Order: sequence, then C-alpha cells, then structure tokens
Amino acid sequence: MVSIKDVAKQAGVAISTVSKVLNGYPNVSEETKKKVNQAVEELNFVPNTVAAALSSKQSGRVAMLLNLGNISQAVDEIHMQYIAGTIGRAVELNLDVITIFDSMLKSKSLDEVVRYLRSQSITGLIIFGMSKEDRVLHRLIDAQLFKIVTVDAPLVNLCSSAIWIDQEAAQYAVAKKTLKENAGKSILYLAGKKNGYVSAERLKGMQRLAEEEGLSLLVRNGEFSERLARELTFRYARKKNIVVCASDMMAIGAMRALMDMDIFRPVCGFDGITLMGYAGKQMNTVRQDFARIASKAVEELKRLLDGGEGRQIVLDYELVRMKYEDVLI
Amino acid sequence: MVSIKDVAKQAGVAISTVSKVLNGYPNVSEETKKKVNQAVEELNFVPNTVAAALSSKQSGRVAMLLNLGNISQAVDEIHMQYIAGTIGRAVELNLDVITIFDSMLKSKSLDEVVRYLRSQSITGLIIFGMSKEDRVLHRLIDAQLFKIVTVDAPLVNLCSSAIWIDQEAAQYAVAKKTLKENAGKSILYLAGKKNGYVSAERLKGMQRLAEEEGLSLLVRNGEFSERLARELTFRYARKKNIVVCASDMMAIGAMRALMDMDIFRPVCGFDGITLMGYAGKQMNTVRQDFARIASKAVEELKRLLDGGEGRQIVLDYELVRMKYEDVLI
DNA sequence: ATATTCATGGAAAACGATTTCCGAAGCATG
DNA sequence: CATGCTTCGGAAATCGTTTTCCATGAATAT
Repeated sequence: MVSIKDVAKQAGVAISTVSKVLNGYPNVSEETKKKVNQAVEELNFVPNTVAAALSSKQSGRVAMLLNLGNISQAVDEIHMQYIAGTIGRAVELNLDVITIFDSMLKSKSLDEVVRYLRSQSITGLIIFGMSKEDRVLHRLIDAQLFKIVTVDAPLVNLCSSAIWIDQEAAQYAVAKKTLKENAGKSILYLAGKKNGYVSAERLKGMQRLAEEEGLSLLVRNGEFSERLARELTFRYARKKNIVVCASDMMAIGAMRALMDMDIFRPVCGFDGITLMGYAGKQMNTVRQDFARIASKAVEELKRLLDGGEGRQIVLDYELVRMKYEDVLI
Repeated sequence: MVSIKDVAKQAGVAISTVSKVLNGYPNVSEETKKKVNQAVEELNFVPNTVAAALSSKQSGRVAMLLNLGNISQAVDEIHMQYIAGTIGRAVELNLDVITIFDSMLKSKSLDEVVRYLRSQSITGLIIFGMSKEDRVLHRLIDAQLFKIVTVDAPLVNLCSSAIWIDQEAAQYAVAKKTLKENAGKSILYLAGKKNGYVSAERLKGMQRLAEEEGLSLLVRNGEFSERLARELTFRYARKKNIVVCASDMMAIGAMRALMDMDIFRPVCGFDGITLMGYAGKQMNTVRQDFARIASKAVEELKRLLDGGEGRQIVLDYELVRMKYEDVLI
C-alpha cells in the first residue's frame, strides 16, 4: 500500500512535511507544496483514514444514531433519507460515518457508551429523533465529551447544536390551511408520543390554533401508530370532525377509518412521506426534507468539530397536498 | 482511555500476553487467562477497533455497498431492511460496518476503488443489487483482493460468496399460483432491468411457466418503475390478461392502471414490500426477508474472513397475498 | 559584523493494537 | 547430568498517520 512514507521519498522531503501539506498547515513553502502534491498525484496516494484517526484522535470519524424504536414503512423512508443525506454529505466533507441504532445502546450505561464511541475513535455524533426520557443520551450531551448535533431535540451547549424545523408553527399552519379549505369547528387531534420533543411542539401548535379560532379540540395520543390512529378515529370521529394528525402514518390510518365509516371529512398529516400518495384521498401535510436536514446536520457537526460553538438551527418546511401523481416516479 | 497497556499492568503480564488472551490464541495458561480477564473486567476495557484494524490489516472492518440507482419508496424499505439486517448482525459478530452508496464509487477506476477501500482498512465487502454491467465491481471480485459477498448476483470464487433466493423458481411459483386462482391464458409480463441478474432469472421463470402451460406471453421491460409499468399496462393490457410483474412497485403501477381502465384482472408482484398493502387490491407476491438475507450475508462474510472458501447460498422465500391488514402495525 | 528573529523542514515520539521471535522454565529421555 | 522438546510469557518491531520540538539557514535589526 502506498503510504505517506512513499510520498515523502518520491518528493524528497520528510514525512512530517507531507503531512503538513496534506492537512494544510502553515510553514510550508509553495515550492515544497508543489513537489508533494505532484508526488501524491504520481503515486495516486490516498491517506489511510484509520491510521489518521488513531493518531490524531480527531480525524473525522462520526456516528449517526437512529432511533428505530417504531419500525414501519414510513419510518423506513424517513430513516433512509436521513442515512442517505448524512452519508452523502459526510463523504463530501471527508468525514467517515458509522451508523448506530438505538438498540445497540440500550441497556448500556453512560460509561459504556462513551467507551464504545471511544473504541471506535468517534469524536462526533448526530442523534436523530431522541426521546425526552433517554437519560443516557442526555447525560452524554451534558458531559460535553463529544461534538453532538441533535435533530429534532432542542439541546444546545458549547459542544452540541440542535437542528429542526419549527414544529409548532408547521402544525399550526397545516391545520389552519386545512381548516380554511373545509369549514369546521371541531377537531380531533391525534398526537404523537408522550415523551417526544416534536410531539409536544406539534401539540402546542394545534392548541394555539384552537384557541385563536375558538375551536373545540379533542386530543388523543396516537403514538405515531397507524393502527392506533385508525382505532381512535373509529372511536372518536364525528361527522363534523376534522382529523388532524401529528404524522402521516396516523393520517393514513385515520383516513382509512373515515372511509370505512363513509365519512368524507378532511384529514391532515405531518412529514410528507411518499405513502401519502397511496392513501386513497388527498391530504394536506407538512413536507420535511429529511435528506436536507441530515445534510445540514453533518455540516453543523463539521463546524463543531472545527471548533465552532453549539447553536440552534431552524430549517424551513413546506405545506403540500399529496396525491398519487406527485409520488409516482 | 483505558488501553491494553493498562490491562497488562493491572494483570501483571506483558502487553502481548493480553492480546493473546483477548484474541484466543494458544499458549496461554488458564491461570494467566484468568488474571487478564479479571483485569479487563476491573478496568472495563474495550479494545480500540481502529488500532486493531491498523495493526492487523484484518480486524473486521467491512463495507456494505448499496445500489441506490433507482430511488423510490419501495427501494427505501428494501434498503433499510438491508442496512438494519447488516448492521445488526455485524455488531453481534464484532464487525465494524461502513455504508457506501454506488454513487460514491461511480466514475472511479478499479484502482481508485481498491485504494479507497484500503484507506479505510476494509477487508470485506457485501454488495447488494449489482448490475451485470458494472465492470469495475466485476473486476474487483475477480481480483480476489477482498472477501466479498454478493447479494442477488451469482459471482463465486475463492474469495467471494453469493447469496440469493431462487428467483427463477419464485417467479414461476407466484405466477403459477396466480394463474391457478384466476383462469387465464394470456400473460403480460413486465420485466425488470435489462442488465439485472435478478431480472433475467425472473424472466426465465416466467418463460418456463408459459411454455409448460402453453400460455401466450407478452414481455415488456418495466425497468422496475411504477410509472413505466402503469404506462405499459395502459398500452398493452387486454381484458383477458393476467399481469405479472417482476417487482411490487410495478405491480402497483399496473394495478392502478387496470383500475383506471375498469379492468378487474389479477396482478402479481415480487418482493413483498409493505406498500402492497396500500395498492387498493390484494395481490400475490413473493416475500423476500431482506433483513434476514442481509444478516446471512454478514455471517457468510465473516466465514470468508475467517478463511472459508467462497460458495453459493440459496435462501427460501414465501408466497403471500398482501392486504392492508397485514401491513398495518 | 553580530545578535535576533522567523520561516522552513526533519527527526522522533506518540496513538493502541497485533505479531514475530526469542528466552526461560519445566519435563522427560538417554 | 547433559540434552532436547514443549509451553509459556515477554521484548520489540510494525501498521500509517499526527504532532511536537528542534536544527538550519536566511532575513532583519542593532
């Protein structure tokens, strides 16, 4: 294998000099740089990232942590977007990514998790869809041992940034739009998980709208489950209801239930997943560009790794009405 | 960080002895083993996989290579299953996995690909959904530089194994079942990609059945595209046709088209993706357990890395009839 | 001309494992 | 008792980088 040593020999300089050129350190003359770069070209040299990671304890090895708790097709799509977005951007930024599922961390103590990450020379972490209740992860963030970007959880300190779309505003907006298109005074709201950060925000948005518009609002917990949403709709939906759901999967379940009951009232969802095109009826929803969110998260992590301080980033969303033709590719 | 050196000190032995114990090498007395293991416990030691990889050029770092060519929701589900299956099993077998997309390798020469893999200290590779035409990957396998497992491509040599379900038989079986349930003599077969290994096999299965049963068979290339399948169905489907598709996505497209034409004839698919539950009508299909296939692929790669020779592995499949209630979770 | 700075490049020590080789016991054999 | 064989444990080289620190010579200041 072509190593930095070979490059040094070819260029007639020392190993350390090659390293300096490669990493853009100062105190190297233009002339020497040229020699080194030429040697790199000639030998078609690619640095060994593993050795770099070992040596520097810093060279960009990061992990993405996915919460696979609730498996479903929708989640597949969202996670796949996250993965593709993360890995794609990471390659461009010269970061190595390893993918971790929450299940691998479950029943591990903070100490063990830290040790595991260290054993992999991981210095940065992107956490997707973290629950309010995850003690270990919260302490991991507090410890400030790693650079961390959380997606959809508002946890910011010196070493960690948070990135999300404004869930409250989005829920408010999509419900308002649906309401405008279909007169109604009574809303059945199927909320997400009790301990989810996003669920709480979305619920707030719905409550604000209800208050402003003087709507009657019935809230039930749907746990992001299509099946549960279906059952709740059977149980609680009335002919005059508008059913607003905290996720598309729940919206699909609710819509199915309404169709079975021969009630033709609007349902609106949240996420903008492809499956909405197959729900049988068009629905309003909030499209989140998951790949872009992930890509931004990687960029933010890179900034943290380069010494930046933690901060909040809010991305935009889009209100859409999804139908089959939109998702057909 | 706790290193092997600390363990050695704690146990009162040499570094090399610790390493031998950890890796199960011979020539260590039970007594010494006990001392070392105790020290490992006490210090809560976890070996640094990065250092191990660098040092041994062997310690299980593997890559999974996904062909994301055709993005679609169905593909999301399949790939997500592949990823979860691979990573999950890899953790259990103490392998580190990095995920690579074909797009990262595109327009790279064999040399560059080899170099890239080496730069990551990767010794093993699982390739999902490889095309017949990918020159670089074929040469990579021929070169026998890495241990490789291909999923759905029959490429076997000393260093590489192949794993798949019997596509020919499965296509034959599902079409036959559909035919039995719905009398018919004339079949429209929407095939997959011209250069896919699986597409060719499935087509063979269909042709064998047509010959055996004396059916009239019209074959068109649907490229695994829902949209194209829809268009082809509009164009070629007749009232007496049974439409057999080489993938579920195409089956869904075909079914939509038939419904639009008010033709009520069966369609059958292939893959067993969740989306089939939302197609509007029940369809027969072949369920492949993608997570299990991936998990098996990891096991096989592990065997190769441990010195085993390449071989073929054929996994089983299941004929199912998919409806909404089956996919609702 | 001498002293002081500065830019530049090199030598060498990490990083945390693996692995080869070698020496010291321990034991049986002749 | 000397010899040869095992068995076991340790010293040291190695993997391919990064990074610290030092030496050199040129440039500047005195």
